[in-house]
Amino acid sequence: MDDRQKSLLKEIVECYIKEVKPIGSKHLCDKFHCSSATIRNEMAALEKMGYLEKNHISSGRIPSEAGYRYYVEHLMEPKELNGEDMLKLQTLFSNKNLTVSDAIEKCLEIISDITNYTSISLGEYSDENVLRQINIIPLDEEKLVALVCTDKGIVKNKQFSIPTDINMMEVVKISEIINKMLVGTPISMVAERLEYDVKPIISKQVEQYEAVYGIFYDAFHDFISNNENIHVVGKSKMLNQPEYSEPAEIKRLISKLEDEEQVRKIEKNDNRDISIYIGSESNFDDNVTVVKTNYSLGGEEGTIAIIGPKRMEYGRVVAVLNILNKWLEEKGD
Amino acid sequence: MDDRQKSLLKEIVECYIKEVKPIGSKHLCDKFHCSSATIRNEMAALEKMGYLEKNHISSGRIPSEAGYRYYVEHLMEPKELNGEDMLKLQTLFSNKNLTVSDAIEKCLEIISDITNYTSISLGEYSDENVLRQINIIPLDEEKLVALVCTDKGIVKNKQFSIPTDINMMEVVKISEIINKMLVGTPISMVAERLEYDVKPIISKQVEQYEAVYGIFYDAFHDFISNNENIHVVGKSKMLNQPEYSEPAEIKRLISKLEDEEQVRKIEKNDNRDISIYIGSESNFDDNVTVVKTNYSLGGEEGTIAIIGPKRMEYGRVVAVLNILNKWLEEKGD
DNA sequence: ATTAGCACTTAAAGGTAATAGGTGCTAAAG
DNA sequence: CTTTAGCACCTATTACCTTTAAGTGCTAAT
Repeated sequence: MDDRQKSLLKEIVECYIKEVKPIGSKHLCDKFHCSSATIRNEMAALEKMGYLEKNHISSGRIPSEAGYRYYVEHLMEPKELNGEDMLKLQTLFSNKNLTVSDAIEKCLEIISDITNYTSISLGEYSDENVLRQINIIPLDEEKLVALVCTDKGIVKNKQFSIPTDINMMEVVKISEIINKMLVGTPISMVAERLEYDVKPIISKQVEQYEAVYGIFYDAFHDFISNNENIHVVGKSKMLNQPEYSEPAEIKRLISKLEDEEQVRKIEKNDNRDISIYIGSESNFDDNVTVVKTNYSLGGEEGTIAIIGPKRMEYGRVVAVLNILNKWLEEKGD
Repeated sequence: MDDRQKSLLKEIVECYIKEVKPIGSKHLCDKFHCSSATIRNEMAALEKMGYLEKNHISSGRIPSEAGYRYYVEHLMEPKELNGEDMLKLQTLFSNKNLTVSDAIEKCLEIISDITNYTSISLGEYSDENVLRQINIIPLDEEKLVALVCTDKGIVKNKQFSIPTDINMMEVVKISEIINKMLVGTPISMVAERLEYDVKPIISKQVEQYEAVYGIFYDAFHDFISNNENIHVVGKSKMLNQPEYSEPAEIKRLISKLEDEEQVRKIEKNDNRDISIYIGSESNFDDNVTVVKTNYSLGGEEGTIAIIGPKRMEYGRVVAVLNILNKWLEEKGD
């Protein structure tokens, strides 16, 4: 591909992103100081290379998936956020009082707001969380609360009723054993060690150890079960995009966005770069692009993804995520 | 309105609910053993009374809001759920291990599933929750967890960092004061009593009482801030309804369902009956009907609402909510 | 290598007519 | 007095046709 073809492709992609209609050769004459016939020749070449497509034999060109891909990899220029968007982000960042999950949720809202696309988060407790302590707080003769804390500051509580024939002190005793044995264990390993290391010991010291064991197993439940925190924000934002003008298309997309099973197909990133998945690459829907980046915040880590049409404003979205990324890194793990 | 008119209205409403197209006079001849002209006369009468409407001068009739209202109040017959739907509900009810919020969420899913409408819950901690105890659990020199429990079994925890110049024991001392003074106070009153009864006392006993006071205030935050638990399930279900065949309509509805501000306009019921709000009565959208009933479950109370088109299958929806209601009552407050 | 010119293609827009499904009203029948 | 047949009339929907706008590919000349 020669230079003129590159800049032609760039122009076509950017023009299509703005106008959302197939681009004809005449539109580009001025910019390239040549006749429409010349442009047509070049366009035909780009089409043969697979970067452009036509809807029908006599229509203008639209970028193909490969075209978008070439664009984001080689042609796209970094973009600055405008003042207004910047301000919104900064307002978020300056609020120190948010909990982790609130901060992420707020992020999604702002991203969705300034991009007009849908944003989602796929979160999970970080593997770096290790058990710090477990506390048993009695409420009355029959009820107690188990409090589980990790070193990264995640705290969960769970309430239990215990059978009257089990002495509350037995429960407390076991909590002490667990505290001695398991503190420092990564959360993801707790279930296993509870079963193989702790259970044999308490089975000797406590009579109805099965019931009591169950309590502790349940107490860790929130951490053990693959606690995927999925949020989808701004589903209706996508309806502002002109590609969603047909009821069937709208229904298809909204149903997908509502279906957690489907959303989970957007898998987590494995690094903290910004990655772009166009159309069929997205693993979610052939008509959308998914842009992802990872975060790690207060003991929780995951991926933030933006879902937009394939003719997404790539520059802008990447700019937003860059700023977000920088902020998250400062705020630190 | 004479008997024939009543049964005519009933027939028209039910037929329209099924067919979703304006009902013409010919369709009803057979059923009423008379000519279309007779039906037309009666229809004209019903229209004059305000129970029927026409889209244009020569179209069939559709029920007006008043028509639907008359129908649900006087004409509708109770309906039995079919076996399949019943089974789904029973499967839910038999699962004892669900937490309150999970149970409600699951309810919404099932309702939405069997009705093909959208369902929402507006929940709140019951006023009957009174403070049972507050515990302070130290994590290390700087961090602690405050655990707040109510008699109805709601437990919340919140983590804090405390300034190094404040002694952890001071915090524990204050928690003891609060436990002595406020146990038994309705959750909704805690903020007030904290301010007017507790603050004056601790201000004498603790030096930096403002900071410590803040910790306790925050600990109660989840209860104090009007903690409205709003869930909307099955937004896309509404798109299966034939009235949503135009992009603009779809967009309008989906945006509304996504907007918590809007959803909150569907206010809570004030009793446990099933109430029906048709069109403009719904306070949400002129094109929908909202059916509501209250629940009270495990210290949380609120309203479950079903949002469907005005030509909702009223009998079926009421049947579902009736069963749900009975179950919730058994399960008790 | 570029360009003017031309035949050709298609989607979208506009116009007209036909059709289907309905009404209201009048006058006759029951 | 109620019911009904009959008819003129109304409107949305559909189908069909034509025109227009936008664009292409190809050829031959520059």
